[in-house]
Amino acid sequence: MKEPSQDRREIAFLHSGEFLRGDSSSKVHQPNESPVEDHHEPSIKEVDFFAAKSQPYDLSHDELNLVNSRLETSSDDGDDKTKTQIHRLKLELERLHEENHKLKHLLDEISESYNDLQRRVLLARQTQVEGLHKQHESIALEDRRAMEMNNETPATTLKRLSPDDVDDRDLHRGSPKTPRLDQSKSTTNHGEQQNPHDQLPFRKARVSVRARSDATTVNDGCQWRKYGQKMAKGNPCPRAYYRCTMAVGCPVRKQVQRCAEDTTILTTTYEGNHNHPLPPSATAMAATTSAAAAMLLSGSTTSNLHQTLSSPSATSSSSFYHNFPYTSTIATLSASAPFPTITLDLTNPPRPLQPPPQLLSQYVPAAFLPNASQIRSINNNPHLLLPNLFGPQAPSRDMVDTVRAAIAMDPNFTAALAAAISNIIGGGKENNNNNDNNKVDEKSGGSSNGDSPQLPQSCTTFSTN
DNA sequence: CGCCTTTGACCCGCGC
DNA sequence: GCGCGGGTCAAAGGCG
Repeated sequence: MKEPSQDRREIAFLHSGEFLRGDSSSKVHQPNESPVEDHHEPSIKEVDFFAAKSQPYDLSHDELNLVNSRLETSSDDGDDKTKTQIHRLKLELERLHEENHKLKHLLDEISESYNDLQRRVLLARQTQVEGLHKQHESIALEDRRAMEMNNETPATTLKRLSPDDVDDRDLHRGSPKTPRLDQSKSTTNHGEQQNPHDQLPFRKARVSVRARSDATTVNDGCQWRKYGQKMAKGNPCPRAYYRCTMAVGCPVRKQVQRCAEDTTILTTTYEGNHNHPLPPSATAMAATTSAAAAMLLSGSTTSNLHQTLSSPSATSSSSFYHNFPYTSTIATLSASAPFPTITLDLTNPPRPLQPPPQLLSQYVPAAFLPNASQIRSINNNPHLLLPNLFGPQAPSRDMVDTVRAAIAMDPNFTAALAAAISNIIGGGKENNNNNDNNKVDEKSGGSSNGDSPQLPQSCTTFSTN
């Protein structure tokens, strides 16, 4: 009877080798325990499909060890029964393994669908609000005129609500320079391939990333081609213009400029949305900029930002400053013309409650997410405050990417931040008035704005610096 | 040779 | 209408 015993041990070994976690604190085998009662139902019900890989199989591993020990000590006793139990366990584990795999796959799909749907909702809201805004301005006059001229339902009413029309209108109004490029791009296949819903908001919104760097530009994983350089007013450092060259016709551009007050700070402003696959090293930044842009526009749609932008005083910026007890700020907002801009400031020094680096590397999303009380604090105060998790030195790329990815990927954070921004802007109208003395003179390039010295471009900030 | 940077010219919107 | 400033174009040259 030695051969069957060895076979069983091999089976048990294979299972334990596949699922073993190596936890020395595994349950101590009780000789008096009934193996039948000990295995089945608990091991199935207790499986955590979303825990660490090896975790769901702990109990099974113990069970198999128990079976293995029993085989070694009493291979002659209940041989068939034990064999049947092993077989059942094996089948059950296989079934659980498959189910676990399917559930994980399903979860990934749901997450992707959720993110995509959320983005589409944000875009739809943006389009709707802008369409209605324009519609209210001119629908009565144009409709009456059209009815008089053609005696038919004016197509302009419907056309005005289409995303493309909104896009063109906004481009001509808000971005004087973009149309030329967009027109040229729209004639290319790439422009046609790109979903207008994807393009729409990201042309308008900009995402700035401020980081300390000695390099001429920040390596964000994409390939860029410099197509221009200008001396911006109010800043002795030239502003460089880059275009994404990873795909022909990619509309993404970025501006790189050093801060006038601190030349070690590099401000990179991204505009547009990639229309091509990105390498892994570039996905974090791209996702961040896209999410931040969507986030920013989401806030504008449900708040007075749109009104602010279209108002005669929209060219003036206002600032909100507030000292949060334990955080410095990495996110600032600009509601100034021509583009709403969100700035991720990665340059501020850390605060004492900053989590340890090893915590950041693994648990940044949780640590970075504002909890309910923090969100409440944000909503109750017209300031967007995010903990600065970076040190005074240039943060490591991994850390930055991790945090950026966390910001971009986590729908809860995006939604929470969007809601906070919306509340801030919506409820901060009076604060705009109260902070008129903080308005930045765009003609002066904002360099005189002592509240936001690192932002030579006019920006409305909700930050502490 | 292809890709990139440089740089002056040009375009365009905006304010006066 | 004019000037200003931001943004883009495109020719020229450098580099590997």
